[in-house]
Amino acid sequence: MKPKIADVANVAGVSPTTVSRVLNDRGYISEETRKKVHDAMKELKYYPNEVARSLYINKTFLIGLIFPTTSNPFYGQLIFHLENIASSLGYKVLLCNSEGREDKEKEYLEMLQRNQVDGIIAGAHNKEIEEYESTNLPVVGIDRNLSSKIPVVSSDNYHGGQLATELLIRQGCQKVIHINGPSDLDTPANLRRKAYEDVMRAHDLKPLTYEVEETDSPVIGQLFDENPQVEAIFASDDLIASNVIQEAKRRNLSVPDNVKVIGYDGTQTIRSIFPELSTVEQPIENIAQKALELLMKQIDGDDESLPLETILPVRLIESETTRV
Amino acid sequence: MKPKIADVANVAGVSPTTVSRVLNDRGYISEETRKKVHDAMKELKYYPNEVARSLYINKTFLIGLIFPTTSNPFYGQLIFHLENIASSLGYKVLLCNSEGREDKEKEYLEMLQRNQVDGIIAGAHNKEIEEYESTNLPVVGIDRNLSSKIPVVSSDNYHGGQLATELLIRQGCQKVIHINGPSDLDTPANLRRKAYEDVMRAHDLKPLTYEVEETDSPVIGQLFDENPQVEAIFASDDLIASNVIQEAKRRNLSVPDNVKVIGYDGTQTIRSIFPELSTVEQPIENIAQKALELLMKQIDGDDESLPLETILPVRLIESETTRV
DNA sequence: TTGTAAGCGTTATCAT
DNA sequence: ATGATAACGCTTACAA
Repeated sequence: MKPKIADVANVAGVSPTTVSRVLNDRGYISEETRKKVHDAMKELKYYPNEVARSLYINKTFLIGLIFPTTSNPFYGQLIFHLENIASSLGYKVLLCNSEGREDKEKEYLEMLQRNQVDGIIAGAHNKEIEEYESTNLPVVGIDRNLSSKIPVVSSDNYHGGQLATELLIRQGCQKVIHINGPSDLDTPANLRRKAYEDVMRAHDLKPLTYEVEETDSPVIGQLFDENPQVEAIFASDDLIASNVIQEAKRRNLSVPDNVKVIGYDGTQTIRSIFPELSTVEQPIENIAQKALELLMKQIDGDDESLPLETILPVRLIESETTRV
Repeated sequence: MKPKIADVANVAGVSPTTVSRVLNDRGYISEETRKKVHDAMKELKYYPNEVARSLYINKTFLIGLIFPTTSNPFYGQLIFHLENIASSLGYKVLLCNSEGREDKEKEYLEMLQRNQVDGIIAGAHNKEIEEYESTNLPVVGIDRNLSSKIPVVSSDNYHGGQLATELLIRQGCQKVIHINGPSDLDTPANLRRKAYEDVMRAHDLKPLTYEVEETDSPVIGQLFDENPQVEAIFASDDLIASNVIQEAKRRNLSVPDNVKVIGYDGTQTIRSIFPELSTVEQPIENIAQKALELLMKQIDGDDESLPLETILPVRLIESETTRV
């Protein structure tokens, strides 16, 4: 069996309390016994049992991460940074892929509570889930309004939408169409659409938005069918944007000569595979950083100074797909 | 404070044991008390404390996942499936991004042991780490030989290398170059290179392999500089392949007219963003499935029938970048 | 059918 | 400077 503190104590010829003291550097221990204990731990290959420790101190140093899927490069990169930063703060992460399904998200939420996580960061694509209201756990949302009291971190979606739309208009396009995800999700990402519509109207252009459920939705084909004269498309994420470009190619439309396209997110992966794609880059690492900062504040009980909304700046990346 | 079994017992007017029995459906309980207990749990919003439970039953239903980074679409997709399947088996996953760093991997390994995980699945890009030898935990490696006793799951790297190389030769290329990751890692992925070299020699062609540390390595430029007459490149992953294609474009070489390129992995993300890329698709979901199956066997103590090497079939995807 | 009590491995309080 | 003991919330013999 795995050695426990009592075993170490036996080998070292001291009491369990003393071993615990050495382990946690608490109280006074003579150099001699400290050494004896360390030797015993090494001899037995002793590792403290964090489960027992968690039970006693009533804290697990565990954080739950609920996102649709690590498969998507945006979430993959975000989760990478979240785990990284959490780890540097001494926290471990429990990964939950909700696939945007409400039932799965609720199950995960309960599982995380049973497992006594110290906090949750969630960004799943879901409608509001009332369970977030009732939990007393520290929670932070990313690009998603979870409840009226839960802080949200997001990039400046409105400004991003402005930058993208204005770029397309500046490049001489009038017939600019927007493609967005489902609008019934309560997410600040809806501001991308709002910004697009505002900018269009400010230029006396008629906004037109298509909604897709999946990145390779047939709606994209429909868009081209219904708008043969389309000059530019602002897609609300890079995967949709690249599907738009493929559909354009299939129709022998040249990008950017016939149609200009801009996406959103600017993940490492996309920038590496498809650097020709113009996009609005989200500050993914900063989002992760800020989310954890807000979570730590809640965990440490500094609940006063919590901003309910944190908005981080985005960056326009002009590349080939929007060239004149 | 959070309610515990004793609180539920008080409200229901029974003993803690009875509550535990209801919770775990063990022993005989009258319908009446069962109902009283359930009502009390609902009233108190009681969630069992899994930490306490884990301590007693000496099992956490936790699995550690050690991979370089969720940012990379291959690992992102693999981790997605691993989490998904684990979840369906009643297990939770602790995510560790090792970034291919030996020091981080060792730290994570220790952390996972302290946290009493029931098993580990690792696929980090690292040299052999002796700590894997000494641990008594169930471990499974993915595309990576962790130690002589640890089962490894991988796709058929040799066959994949053959398929890719033979395709390029079949398309009429003679001067075919291979780009691989660092060869000092002990991974079955080295077989891709071996297969390439074998196939080349079988066709009386001279194999030439370049090694890159990063997907956007300057080595790619060097390759083109040193081999202006190169006809085809077999890259050992899709990200390298797309960097090769970009470098070719920069040099005004047309793909596939001047140079043909094939990658490896065939993740959803790449297939969606860059469907023109020919590649060898790994059966990512099956790999995850198999890895968990082998891990579960170890966890359940069925250690006899454990195959040390499991090889899953790959699929050639011919697309634009290798067209004649 | 239900309850009492001990124990999982740790830490903290209070002695010594 | 070190040790005995109780407690964290749960499960499981063993009793009743």
